[in-house]
Amino acid sequence: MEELKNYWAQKLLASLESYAENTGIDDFSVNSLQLILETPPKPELGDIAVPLFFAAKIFKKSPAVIAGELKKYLEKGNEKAVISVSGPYINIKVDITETAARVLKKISSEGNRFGNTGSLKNRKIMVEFSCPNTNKPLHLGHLRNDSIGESVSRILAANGADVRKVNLINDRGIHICKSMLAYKKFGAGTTPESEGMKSDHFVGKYYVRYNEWSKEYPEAENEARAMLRAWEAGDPEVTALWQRMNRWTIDGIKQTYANTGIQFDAFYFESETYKTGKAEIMKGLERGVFYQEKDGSVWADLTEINLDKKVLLRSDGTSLYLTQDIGTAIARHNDWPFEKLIYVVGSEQQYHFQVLFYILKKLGFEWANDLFHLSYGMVNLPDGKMKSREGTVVDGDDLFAGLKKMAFAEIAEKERTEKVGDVEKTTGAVALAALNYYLLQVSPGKDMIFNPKESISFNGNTGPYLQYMGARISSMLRKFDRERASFSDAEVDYTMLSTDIERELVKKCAVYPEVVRNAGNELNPQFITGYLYELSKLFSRYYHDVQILSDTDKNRALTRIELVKSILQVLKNAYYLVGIPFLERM
RNA sequence: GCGCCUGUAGCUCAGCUGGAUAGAGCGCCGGACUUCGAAUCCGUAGGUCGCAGGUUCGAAUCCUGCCAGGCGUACCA
Repeated sequence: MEELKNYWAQKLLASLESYAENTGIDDFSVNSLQLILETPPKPELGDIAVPLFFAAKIFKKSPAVIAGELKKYLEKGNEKAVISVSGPYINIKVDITETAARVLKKISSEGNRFGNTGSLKNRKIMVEFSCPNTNKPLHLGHLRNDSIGESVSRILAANGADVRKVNLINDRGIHICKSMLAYKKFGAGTTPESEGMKSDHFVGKYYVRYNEWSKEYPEAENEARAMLRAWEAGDPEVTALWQRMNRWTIDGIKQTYANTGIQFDAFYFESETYKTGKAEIMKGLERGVFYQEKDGSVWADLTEINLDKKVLLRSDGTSLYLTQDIGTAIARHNDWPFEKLIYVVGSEQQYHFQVLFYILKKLGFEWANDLFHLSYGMVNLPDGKMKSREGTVVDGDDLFAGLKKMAFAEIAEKERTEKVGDVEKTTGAVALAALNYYLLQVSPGKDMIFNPKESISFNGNTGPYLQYMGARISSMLRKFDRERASFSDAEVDYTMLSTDIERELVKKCAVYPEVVRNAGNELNPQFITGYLYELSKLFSRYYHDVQILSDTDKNRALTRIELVKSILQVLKNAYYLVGIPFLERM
């Protein structure tokens, strides 16, 4: 589609030049910025639209007049295309046969690589996402984070980037000590096994317990702080407890990742990187980048960029979130010198990242300019806000299980449990499609409301609906295979793809690589979800209105099957980028 | 108070670097199964694009002010 536009841009420039010559304009010059080729608002108008407002000044005529006169020039040598004028626009309807042949052949030969671009070829991009705390299981907010992180990574890779997905396990700090302390006080030696609980949920129980307890017992905070000091000092008993409980949480969280199709290339642990951070801050202090208060705390003065003063080390010498993030960034760049590092982190931490990036710059790391905070908004349920303090957080595992249950109910109601094969696997795949699509349908920056019931619905703009299109095509292709013998004499003939809807479908397929590239440039999976819906919608209308296999014209049927196969390929490629599992049957 | 973000149909969301009558889904109402899976498709109704100015041939889109909401402004993460 893009080549097509470039091709016509050249034609237009040539036409404009001869038009200028014949109308006596000497100082004619048009650059490619002025000449913008668009897509008409309605397909009947054509495939390419050329607004001619810019030409009004050059030719001193109204755009509509120019359009009318320019038409003749453009038609010369381009007889296959239909050029029409509509007010200030010239619309071009291209010869679709040629495009269809080219695009469908390309899709068939490139297969699952179709849509990949080289726009970020070999760029080393690190993506940090998920970053759970080891004191509780993942909640709905993490699920959005994971969806975005995984999807953005796949999109970047599809654009040729060398992507490294990293997870920073937040396994140290005062909040970790809180669940440890509660377990020590109230755990009575129980384990996830003994209680029959998923291990991360088991730990989370004690984090909640701490918060209840600390309300009645004001000393709790001090005890937690003392535990943090003991931990940083390497106290053996505290360390042992810490290791035990971290294992529980991490094991449980990894199970959730496995269920939701999230994977990483490397794990970092704050318990390891915070020391680097501390050391760098001490170095910075010596060099006078930071300053120390009388109580021993170390600070960065950011008033020069209109930010506040920030603490980097507490008066008792223990480190903070910022401290370890400094260490983590440095450790990462040493391990794998990235050209860009994308932090997928909630928008509530914008200020934190502004500070972090600035401090790294002050410390003299030039790559600090390559850091980017991809921030996303909060997720709430229809019935209200998620607040961890009020215990209204939506647990990720529970939510996912609920989606699976709804998917199963739907399959059972349609009496398809037999036809589907592995029911457990299918319900999981449908649940995942529902979850990822719903989460990625909204641009990352915005807050959103997650409606589980709506997400799993099989009709409307949902993941399962898209999945259904893939399954329907698969079903059709199975039937085609069964009837293959009757097509033995048939030949593919692209001139057969002549209806308006086929034209639309061909163009939609053709534009896919551009969509992938835009999604990569904008770091926005929403481009892909939006595209998927448009393609699916077009296709569902097509197969509903057109009987393909029973066509008496076998050549036409065979050609249409080629188109349908291509659509399935594009769907699959796009599914992958937004975490929708492909199902042959559902 | 200050900083960042958001405000588009009853609800949930699109609308790319300003361009042709502002689009989907859900919900509402009304149609379409002897057909490749009706888990679908088609149609009707519904919008002062938060408000007011400004820039422009042209603004939902850019600028300014105001209003409303969210988030941040911790020796929490």
